[in-house]
Amino acid sequence: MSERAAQIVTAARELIEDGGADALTMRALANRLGIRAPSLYKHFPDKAAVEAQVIGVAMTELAEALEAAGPGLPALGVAYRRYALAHPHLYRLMSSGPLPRDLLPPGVEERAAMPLVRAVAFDEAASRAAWAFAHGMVILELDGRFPPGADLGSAWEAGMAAFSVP
Amino acid sequence: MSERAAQIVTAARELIEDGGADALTMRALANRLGIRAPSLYKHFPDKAAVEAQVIGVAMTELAEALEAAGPGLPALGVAYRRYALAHPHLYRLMSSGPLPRDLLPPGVEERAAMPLVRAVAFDEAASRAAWAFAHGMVILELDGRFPPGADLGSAWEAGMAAFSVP
DNA sequence: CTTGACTGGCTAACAGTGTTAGCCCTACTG
DNA sequence: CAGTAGGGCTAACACTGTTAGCCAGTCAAG
Repeated sequence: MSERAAQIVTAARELIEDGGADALTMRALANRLGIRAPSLYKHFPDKAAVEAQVIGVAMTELAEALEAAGPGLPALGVAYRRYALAHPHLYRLMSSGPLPRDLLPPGVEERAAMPLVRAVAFDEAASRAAWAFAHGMVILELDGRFPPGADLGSAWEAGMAAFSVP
Repeated sequence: MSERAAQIVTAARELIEDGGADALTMRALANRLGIRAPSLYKHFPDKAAVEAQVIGVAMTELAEALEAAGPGLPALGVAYRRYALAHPHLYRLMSSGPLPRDLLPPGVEERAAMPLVRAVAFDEAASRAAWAFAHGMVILELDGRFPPGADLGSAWEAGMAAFSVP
């Protein structure tokens, strides 16, 4: 990826982080770089390709955060939630809708999943269930679907306890 | 709500059900009713208001489906998943992003939640954890985030078993 | 040294989006 | 009979992603 392309991805990430996915428009993106929108197409075929790069970055970061977490399911849950809350728009972007797998860094999906898979001793069903729980908790929290003031810490504990017992 | 307004909501629902949320445009909606887009604004203040009505209908239907399910957490999970898979675009619409609570039929949110709350004996933390699990499983399945051919039945069982043990 | 290709910018434009302003006909009501 | 409200319409605006086509600079080959 060229120098300029990397700058574009960085700018796109910034736009998304402080304005949500809707704030990423080709004109706004170009503006941030001091150029015009059509020039972006010299570096990326379309907007989806730019978004895919941002998703790739976000997934890599999430993977790193999970790898850095202590062992054990609860620690993993905390790290997962922490990343999502620190980068809500980024998390939503990378976790919602179909994933452009062919445009992502190869293996990043598996890499992000590995810490959890190991934490449940390679039990596929358990790892998928735990992932669904964590994603559900996070996305419902980000979207404000829980009642205001709900004790989400307790809900996390309840889930972690449920999945930790063998 | 007037006769015409009800027709608009029905048409909007149909557009979403067979084309996704993106297929609901004011022009397409008007077209389906044989009128022009600006005329819709005689009945609804904006597109969000129409969507909110569709969400209200969907949430009511989901609540009914859950109330009709047999008692017990697993039956509830099956009913939840079945509704989501039968109406994927509708489910995504009602479960993603901020909820326009002030435009929804009053109490519909609580009504949809009640069967689950009762199934876990009014344990708030448990009900939220179970909800997060179910939503996570469904939305990840709808979005194709699980590996192709993954055994989701096992993952559901693993989750249901985890949450059923007291 | 010139010529050609490539890179990366630009303007103008198009189709599609939600939405507003303003007009007009019809029906019902005082 | 007058007037008002309901509900349609066209024209238009600002915004979106995207394409076509032009042009300046750089750099290597003949």
